[in-house]
Parts: sequence; structure tokens; C-alpha cells
Amino acid sequence: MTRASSRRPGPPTRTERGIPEATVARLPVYLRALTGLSDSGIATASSEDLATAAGVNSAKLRKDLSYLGSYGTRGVGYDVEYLRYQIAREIGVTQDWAVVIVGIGNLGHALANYSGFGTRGFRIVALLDADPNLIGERIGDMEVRDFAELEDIVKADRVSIGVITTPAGPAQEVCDRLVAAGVTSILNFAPVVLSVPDGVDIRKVDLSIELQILAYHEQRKSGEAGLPEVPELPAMNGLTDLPSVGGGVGA
Amino acid sequence: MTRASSRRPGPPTRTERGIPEATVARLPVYLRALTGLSDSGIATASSEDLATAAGVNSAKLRKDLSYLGSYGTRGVGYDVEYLRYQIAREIGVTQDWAVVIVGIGNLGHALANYSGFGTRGFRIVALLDADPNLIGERIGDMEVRDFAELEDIVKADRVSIGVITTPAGPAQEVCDRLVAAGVTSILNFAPVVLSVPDGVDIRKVDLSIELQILAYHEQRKSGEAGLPEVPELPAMNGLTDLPSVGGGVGA
DNA sequence: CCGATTTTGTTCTCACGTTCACAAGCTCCT
DNA sequence: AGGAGCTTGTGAACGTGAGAACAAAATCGG
Ligand SMILES: NC(=O)c1ccc[n+]([C@@H]2O[C@H](COP(=O)([O-])OP(=O)(O)OC[C@H]3O[C@@H](n4cnc5c(N)ncnc54)[C@H](O)[C@@H]3O)[C@@H](O)[C@H]2O)c1
Ligand SMILES: NC(=O)c1ccc[n+]([C@@H]2O[C@H](COP(=O)([O-])OP(=O)(O)OC[C@H]3O[C@@H](n4cnc5c(N)ncnc54)[C@H](O)[C@@H]3O)[C@@H](O)[C@H]2O)c1
Repeated sequence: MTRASSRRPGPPTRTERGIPEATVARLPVYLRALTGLSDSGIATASSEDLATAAGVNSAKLRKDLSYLGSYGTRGVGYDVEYLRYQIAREIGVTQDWAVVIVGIGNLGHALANYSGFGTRGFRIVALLDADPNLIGERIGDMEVRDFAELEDIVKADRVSIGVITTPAGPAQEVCDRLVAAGVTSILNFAPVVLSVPDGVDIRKVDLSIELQILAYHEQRKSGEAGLPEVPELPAMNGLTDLPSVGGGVGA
Repeated sequence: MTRASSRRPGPPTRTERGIPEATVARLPVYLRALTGLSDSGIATASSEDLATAAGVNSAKLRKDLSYLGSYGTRGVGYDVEYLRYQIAREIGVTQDWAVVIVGIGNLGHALANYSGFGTRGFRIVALLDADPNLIGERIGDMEVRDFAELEDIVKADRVSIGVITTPAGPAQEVCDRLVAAGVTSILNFAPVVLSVPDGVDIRKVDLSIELQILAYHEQRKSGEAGLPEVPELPAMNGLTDLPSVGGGVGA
């Protein structure tokens, strides 16, 4: 998202090891599919098999894998364990990443209780909150700690990833603190656009947005041929008559 | 995702009302930005203002809005309330959509407790689970009901959107039940690739994948110039010697 | 009423992503 | 050993998305 892209204009320089962002987003899916095959005792899989398991088409899968190198065998397919290791290494989940979660409310609790992270390359090292009533509460084998301890924890555990599950209001402030403390990757659940300096990656998960995208398609399904072309707007008051109150945002 | 796209090859037929998927995904962001401006008492905003609030650049924002129609005023900007209504109408959130949540564990509880959906065009009409111990539990003003009641609820409340927060194992089965009951849009939190018939839209939210994408970039930051080009693979056993166990997946 | 100023809506170009199609390479069978 | 049969890896075609740039439209001051 916020990566400084220094790509030269020439033909796609492959040796430069720049994997397309769209491919990066699918590698974890392949990794999971491979784990599934591995658990089923399958040792070799063709691109077709893998593609089915990952829910993509096989051409895309082959092209994606080709960015990592030539790890398959023509006429045979891919060795599941070997490919799994290669993808894990490329993503960087062969060793664990330390993660802090900030904001231990509804969502923070759910995340803290979730066991799926540990098995996928992540280790939650601290649950932080600003609410004194929460501090000290035990969740699983962890304890909620004071957000003020952030800097120490980041330094002590070499934390590079932070998860924000506070309300929208304090999210930017929490984000700034995380960045100042040295966190360089942030996963944000609060429904706000966070701004971060260059070099810090941010991803957001927004359930309302997901639902609204579904709603858009849903609407088109049901109204397929029934709606009037322009569903009649309500009185368009306030466009030409109002004394333009704002004109600038926030500034 | 799974929409049957019947697009003809000619020049981009605008009257056909096909809004690019990338734009659809941003409309909810604009909607939220507009709501924020509105709450701040700002009545008019330029594309530059809006773009800043939404975290995109202004050219993209203008182009996105142009797919909906000409709702701005040159030299002035956009009327916040008016544009907000137009986007809400386009997305389809001017009236509420009924939603069921299936699997009231850690995550299901968090979602059930979340108040943000109601204010954004969605109404949770039922919390469903298969665990008898959970059925009857009250969460806010709702009660967990038996998953067996699904069909009745979908019919009674015209539910078109389902949220799956069960473990990965039963997710496909739950999905099939939802589809059979008439649900045509699904938001899936379980870490599996669900397969659905044409006409059903599916979106997934996968936290492990988000973290892994962050980890990939994180790895590239820290190892920027320090890693050996090929970090030395472990013994590549089992590629040429093993008696190809599988060769097919699941079939 | 007119020109300066502002800001939209749109066109054009380039970059990125997806899919097709096939040569290259591997295994197995005869 | 040689050919048949698969499956990978990739070049090339196609489609979609992003951003720059600008003409068209609106306001405002004089
Ligand atoms: N709960 C959901 O299902 C859900 C769904 C979608 C989005 N979200 C978003 O996720 C975020 C969290 O949701 P939630 O339901 O868990 O909220 P919550 O109110 O239950 O929890 C928020 C927590 O953050 C803590 N907090 C507040 N300010 C803080 C600060 N400055 N520093 C550290 N901690 C602070 C609070 O003490 C509280 O424990 C919200 O932004 C919400 O919009 C939640
Ligand atoms: N909790 C998290 O933070 C988190 C994070 C990432 C992903 N996930 C995924 O979200 C899903 C839910 O996670 P969770 O932590 O809430 O799990 P959980 O085990 O706490 O809850 C799952 C719930 O689903 C119910 N269930 C099981 N089978 C069912 C069926 N056939 N029909 C109806 N209900 C059924 C169970 O009774 C349980 O209440 C999982 O797939 C998990 O991998 C969770």
C-alpha cells in the first residue's frame, strides 16, 4: 500500500525479485491449500489440483509460482512439502513474527482467543488497552497490559506488526504511537483511514465495507429488470442555494 | 467474484450501468468519508477534500463518481448530503438488508455485539449456532437460535446476506445450507475456499492472510540488502524418489 | 456583462493483471 | 532407445485500472 515503488520503466526486470502485489496476496492462499493437501497425505499435486484447492484457475497459479522460481517438475507436478516450504520462505513465515494487539474489546478478545495465528507464523506477544478496568485481565495464557508499556514491549520483543482494534476515535493516535515505537506494519480494524509515513505498511479489514459491496451486487440481482432507470431523486435542496459553509476539510 | 459477467466486447458501454468492481469497492469508503464530513457540519466538499478524507487521489475519486452520474458542480464541488444519498442509493443501503450470522463463538459474539452494522444499512435478524449449550443465550437484545431454524428465518425475514463464523470444517456445509435456504450473498470468515453456484456472491475475510501479506513486506524491509540471493534450501527430498501418492485432490 | 478563477467530468496513455496457448521438459511404456 | 502422454513455465494477447492533463461549466469580483 505505502511501499515506495522504485520500478524502472524497461521490460519487467525479473531478477529484481519484485513479486506483483496481486500475486503476494494469493501466496498465503496457496500456502493454506498446500497445508491442506499435506494433511491429507498427498505428496504431489499438479497445478490443476492446487488451483482447485486454492479456488483460482491453473494458469494464474502457474504464473504466480513462476515468480518464485521453477519449483515444479514438468509432466509430474509440484512436490507439496517442498513447494510449501518455498512459499513459506518467500512470505517470510518460516520463523514467527511478534505481534501486539491494541484495544481489547469485543474484537480484541476474539483475536486474543484465536489459536489460528500461532500455527501460521505469528506470535502474539502482548494485549494492550488503555482502560484500567481491563488491565490485568487474563485471556488464555496472556494478560492485558497497559498501552503505556507499548514502547518497552516493542523494543524487548522486536515487534514489527501491530493490530488496531480500538474504536475509530483513538485509532490514528494509537497508530502514531505504534509507528513511533518502531512498528512498521499495521493491520487496522477501525473504520478510519489511517495515515502513516512512508515505509510503514498498512492494511485494513472493514466488515461494513465488505457487507456493502455484497449489498451492491445483491441490489442488482433483485432489481435486475424491475427498477426505473433513474429511481427518482428526492428534492435536491441545498446545492445551488446554500451559502457554502465549508469548502475545506479539517484544515 | 462469482458474478456472471455478460459484458460485450465493444467500447465501454456506459448506459449499461456497469460500475467497475474496483470502484464498487471504494464507494463505501467515500460514503463513510461523506458521513464524517457531514457530521463535522461541512456542507460542500471538493474532490480534493473528499479524496483526502477517503485516502485516495482526487483523479481516481472523480472518475469513480462519474460512473454514478454528474452529481458535482464545477467550480464548487459536491454537496455532501446529496452525494451521500446518491452513493447510498447506488450501493443499496438506503434501506436495511437482513443478515444472519452463523457460528456464535469468539468472532460471532464480537460481531453480534457490534453496533456499527445497524447504522450502515444492515440489520442482524438472527444469531445461529448448532451447539445446544449456546442456544438461548442472550447477546444484547438478541438470542442465539438453533441453526435448524435457518430456513424459516430466511423466508420470514427475506434474508439475503449470511455471515459464516463457524470453524473451517463445517463451513462448506453451512454455506450449502445458506444457499439452499435462499441466501445469495455470503461473507465468510472461515479459512477455507467455499464453492457456491453461479449467482451467489461470496467474499472472504481472512486475518491470517492479511498478516502474511504484511509479513512478506516486512521481510523485504529488514532483509533489504542483507540476505543471500538464494537463502539455501533444505535437502529437497521426496521430489524424484517418492512413489507419487496422490496425483488428484479430493476426487 | 466579462474575464479570472475554480473545480468537475472525461479523454488519453501507460501500467498492471489475467488468460490463452504452446514449446520445453519429464516420465513411463514398449 | 524412442515415442506417447502429461504438465510446467512463459511469451503474447487482452482486459481492467490508475493517473495526468485538459476542456467545459460554474462562481465571483469588478
Ligand atoms: N466488534 C466487531 O464485530 C467489529 C466489527 C467491525 C468493526 N469493528 C471495529 O473494530 C474496533 C473495535 O471494535 P470493538 O467492538 O472491539 O470495540 P470495543 O469498544 O469493544 O473495544 C475497544 C477497546 O479499545 C480500547 N481503547 C480505547 N481507546 C484506546 C486507546 N487510546 N488505547 C488503547 N486502547 C483503547 C477500549 O478500552 C476497548 O477495550 C472498532 O473500531 C470497531 O468499529 C468491530
Ligand atoms: N476468533 C478470531 O479472532 C478469528 C480470527 C481469524 C479467523 N477466525 C475464523 O473464524 C471462525 C470462527 O472463529 P471463532 O474463534 O469464533 O471459533 P469458535 O470455535 O469460537 O466458534 C465457532 C462457533 O461455530 C459453531 N458451529 C460449529 N459448527 C457449526 C455448524 N455446523 N453450524 C452452526 N454453528 C456451528 C460452534 O458451536 C461455535 O460456537 C473460524 O473459522 C476461525 O478460523 C477467527
